[in-house]
Amino acid sequence: MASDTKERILEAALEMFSQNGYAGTNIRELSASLGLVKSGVYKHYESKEAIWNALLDEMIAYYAEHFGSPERLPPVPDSPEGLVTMTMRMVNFTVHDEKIIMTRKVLTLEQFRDGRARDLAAKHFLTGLTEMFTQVFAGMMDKGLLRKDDSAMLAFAYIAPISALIHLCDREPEKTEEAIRQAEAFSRHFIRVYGQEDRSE
Amino acid sequence: MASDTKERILEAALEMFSQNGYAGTNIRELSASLGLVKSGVYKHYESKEAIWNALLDEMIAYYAEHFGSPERLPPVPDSPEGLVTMTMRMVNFTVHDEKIIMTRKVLTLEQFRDGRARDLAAKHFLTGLTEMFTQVFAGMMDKGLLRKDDSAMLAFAYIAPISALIHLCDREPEKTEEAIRQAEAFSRHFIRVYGQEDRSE
DNA sequence: TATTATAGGGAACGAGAGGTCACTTGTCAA
DNA sequence: TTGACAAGTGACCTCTCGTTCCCTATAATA
Repeated sequence: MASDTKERILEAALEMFSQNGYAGTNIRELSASLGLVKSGVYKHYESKEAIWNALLDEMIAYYAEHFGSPERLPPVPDSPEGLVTMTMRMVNFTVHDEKIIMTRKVLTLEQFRDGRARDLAAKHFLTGLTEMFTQVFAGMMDKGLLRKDDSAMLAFAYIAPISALIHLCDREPEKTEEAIRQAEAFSRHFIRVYGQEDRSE
Repeated sequence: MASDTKERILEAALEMFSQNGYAGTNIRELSASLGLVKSGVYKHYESKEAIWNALLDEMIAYYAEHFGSPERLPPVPDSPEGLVTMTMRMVNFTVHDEKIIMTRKVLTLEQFRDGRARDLAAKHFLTGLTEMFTQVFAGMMDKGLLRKDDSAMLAFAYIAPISALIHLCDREPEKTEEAIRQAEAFSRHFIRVYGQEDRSE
């Protein structure tokens, strides 16, 4: 019946753009990877740039759907260990999911060329997670799990290192496991530094 | 007299590669920006790839010369405020020096394609500064300026946020001043958290 | 059954890419 | 003065790019 080729073109485009960048990708290879001849692609998109725009639209929509709205906030952990668990679930997912890896790579490669890629990169790499964890940490302070402090600053101090490790995994995938361990070690270090010490046991 | 054209070609290449990437740069434009015709470039480099390799060689040499050797370590600050000063001098330099900005951008754009770019990116973006500050923080702990702790972990927790702000400046230059203020705020926050509290005044 | 829209194949086009080559010019050493 | 060489020019080559056009096969529709 009707084709899902239009979708498959976007998948292939994500794969190739994330490896070679927009300029380094050519339609012939892209179509070939789908078992098509290149003119076939033009039945679904009118140009290479149209493919790029459609891909960006999809990435923007995906981001908005999954991280965009305030009601998407993760639950505030009930214990310091809960923060570690939540963080590691996030990290493990984000450094192993191929599609998300490729999305980050594309944004990395095109952030200086395309304004929309730049904006999305900014959110993806830093501001989005920082805003999210600002709320999380504020909640943890209310619960007495963290020392009262500037929750935005704490979120920044927490997310930037995690984000750096994620980028490290994208760049050097063979170090992924080590980076994950380091993320966990950092998370525990963070709790040790910022956690409330007055828990009597 | 004799030409510095070979040098100027590398400068122009850095500029164009950092904007449009290797694949997105063409020799005609590159030569034109030097007032040459493209065949003139081939008197100095045998191919586009040769230009790229020479540029990478230069970046690697520059990095090795300025940050590579242990004796290049910055002096250990004498006070918490000294850490802020030293950090802000570094940050101000690195986000305003055009050549360094372009170097970071090139490494960002080519890190997934070229192994040497990948390695240099890893050092530039995280491991180099982290190793440097591991030493600095160890020194500060010896002087009693910081709580005794894992100096490598502290360096990572300090450098990753700073590095994130530097990348933010590359991506969104209009936010440079704001990022600098945030870097300073973070540096002071860091000292407040990790500094020795037993200074009586 | 006849028709028509859709997905794809294949050849071809123009533009622009990287690269070559014969030629000119200026400079310096012998 | 002459010869050699480095630096730059402009025409040209080949290849590949994005894109277009026309053809076919298929499957749904009237």
